[in-house]
Formats: sequence, C-alpha cells, structure tokens
Amino acid sequence: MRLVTWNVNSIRARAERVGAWIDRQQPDVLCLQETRCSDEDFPRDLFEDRGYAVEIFGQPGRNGVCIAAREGLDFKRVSRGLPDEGVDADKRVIVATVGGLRVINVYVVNGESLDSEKYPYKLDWMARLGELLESEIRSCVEPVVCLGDFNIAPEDRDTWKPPQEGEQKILCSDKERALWRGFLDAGLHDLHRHFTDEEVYTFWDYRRLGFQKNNGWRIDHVLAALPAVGRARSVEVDREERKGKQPSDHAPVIATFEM
DNA sequence: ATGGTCGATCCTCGA
Repeated sequence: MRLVTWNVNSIRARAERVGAWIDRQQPDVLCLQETRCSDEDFPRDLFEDRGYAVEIFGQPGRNGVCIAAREGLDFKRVSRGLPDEGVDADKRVIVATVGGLRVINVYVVNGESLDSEKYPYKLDWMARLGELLESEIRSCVEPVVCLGDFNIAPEDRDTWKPPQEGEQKILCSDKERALWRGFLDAGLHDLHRHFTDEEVYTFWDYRRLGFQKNNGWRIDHVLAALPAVGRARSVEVDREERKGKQPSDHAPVIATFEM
C-alpha cells in the first residue's frame, strides 16, 4: 500500500504534473492539500481517468483537501471538516476509511507570524484537530493514519533556519510544538522519525531561491497510531518532484504499508 | 548588503 501526502498548491495549476506523477509513482491513496478550487471546478477527470475515485472538500481560491484512491479500495465513512464547524469554515480536513486504514488528511493553518491574528487561530485549530484525533484513535477499528501539511517543524533539525536561543518563530514556536507533541502523546508516531534520524525537508519557499539553496523545512508529515506503525515499511520524500518547470513548493511524501 | 515567487483573484492577499 502506497500512501501519499502532497501539498500541490493549486490542483488546477498542477494538473499536468500531478497526472504524470501518479502515472510514474502509482500511489494507492493520495492525500492532497491546498487544492485551491471549488468543488464545482475540481478536475475529477484527472483522477477518474486514471482509475481513481476521489473525495473532495474544497473552497474557491485557497485551502481545500482531497483523497484519491485506486478504484476498488472502497471509500467508507467519509467526513469533512472538524466537528461542529460552520459551513463557512476553512476546508482543511477530510477523513475516510480506505484501503483498510482510517485516513485523516489535514492542511493545518499556517499562522503567518506570532503577532498575526492567524496565530491564535492556528493554535485553536490544532487543539480541535487534537480532539478529532483522540476521538478517532479511541473509536476506530481500522489503524489510524493522519497525514498532511502540518505547518510545523517539530524540531530544530527540521528546518534550515532554526530559531535562536529564546526566539519564537512561526512553524517552530513552543506552543505549536507543544500541540504537536500532544498528537504524539495521543498515540501517534512521526513515521519519518520512526525510520531515520536523517534531516530531510518537504517544503522549500519559492522566494529567495529556497530550493536552490536547500533552505527547506520538514512540515509535511505522516503520523501513524500503533497498529499502523507496525505495518509501516518506509517513508520517502520525492525531492525530485520539487525540481523542473512549475513545481509545487512542497514535495510528495510516500509512506508504504504492508496490509 | 539586499532581494530574488507563485497562484488566485481581483490589481492584493496568502503562503
């Protein structure tokens, strides 16, 4: 089972690259973030023509998530959004049982900076995600996997430019990292760290020649609860996909499971 | 020393 998370930064702008990548990499389940597209405008054919079913949760212009899965893997119990959200809430999470896993695909709030009003929103959103995760882990019969763009570098080695001693920076702040550790305390394991101590990045800013200088961040993660950790075999970042013409600013992360 | 992008949408905002 090849399970993928990839922030594509617009599914319509990325359609050609996403299609070619699927053809090469043959994922079984593909969790995308920042589709940046209304459900009405979503290019379903991109997936369906390749033999994938797709469940979408989008909004015009920003955010938006989807899960595509090889036909036959059988989507069940699909849910959209965090519990008790209004209809106008950001479209940032979609959950489905597919391929024998409980898959929680998330696009965590970026937060912008610590003095932005988006920062407390991020902390609150993460706390509410934490409640969803605990509830899924507690109640779900299938092994739980939560993957996506978490907009968190869990440790200083997960960014090219860690904060100075005593400094608080977005994606690295004590409060963000405490919420991240809360996910781990709930029983989830960071699969990348489960397999390796390697420093790898998943995101490089388009600005300031981020990729050329390897000024990157490891902010796209695959978290797995215990039964799924036992089935996990590898986690790889497809850094090559960040190269070339019109790449997303994030690389895909591929986790494999023996099911 | 500094700034160097991209995408969607409206000519700015968000990342």
